Amino acid sequence: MASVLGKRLKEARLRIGLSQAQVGINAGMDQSVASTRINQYERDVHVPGFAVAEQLAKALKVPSAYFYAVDDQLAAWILAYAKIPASDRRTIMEEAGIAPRRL
Amino acid sequence: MASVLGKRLKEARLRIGLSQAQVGINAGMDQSVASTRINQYERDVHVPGFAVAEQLAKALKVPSAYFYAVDDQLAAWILAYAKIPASDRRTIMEEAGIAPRRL
DNA sequence: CAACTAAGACTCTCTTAGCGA
DNA sequence: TCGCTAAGAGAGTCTTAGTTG
Repeated sequence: MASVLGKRLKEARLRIGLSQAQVGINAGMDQSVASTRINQYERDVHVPGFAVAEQLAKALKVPSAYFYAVDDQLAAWILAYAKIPASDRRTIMEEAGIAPRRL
Repeated sequence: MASVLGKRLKEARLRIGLSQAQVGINAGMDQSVASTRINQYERDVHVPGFAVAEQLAKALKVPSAYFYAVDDQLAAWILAYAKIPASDRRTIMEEAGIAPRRL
């Protein structure tokens, strides 16, 4: 597999229930190229640059890092981040024994 | 900013304490190009493809998705994933009210 | 309408060959 | 040694123009 982005993009699109063209249009692409480009991304024919990936992430309501998670468990972990209230994240990380200050 | 990868790459490299050249070599690059390429990535002159990003992630012991986390809090969340024992992740997600099966 | 594909135009990365701290 | 840069060759994406289910 050239990249995981195609797989995650399709996952996220089907979850919301949009067509390939609609995702592209919602991400700001011209309707004349939207369908083709999303299809190329999902089938790993081409890989979008990060600026485009960010627009796709907004359109599909996932963090952009989700598209680059190779491990399915990590992908779910990243989705969890978006669903958990910000105030609870620190608590979870503290309970897990992670010091958030030291990156 | 063209991408966040440069920022995260430098963060992860300095944390481990390696030179730009060493990171490239550890990621499997020829020593004649390693220094130049890592420098170009860190300064956002160029952006590596995902296959290269995965090699960099291995060399720096972070999940590859870390390089694509725009939000600092999400970046820390992804690092936490790598530090938490696999058996504990499910517990944390269950406690947070996330159903891991439904992606 | 929705998913998909080939191929040329166009854009960007990777390598080479360097400079300066 | 380390960090950094310009520029051409080479590799990739994006657009156009379609086909198929």
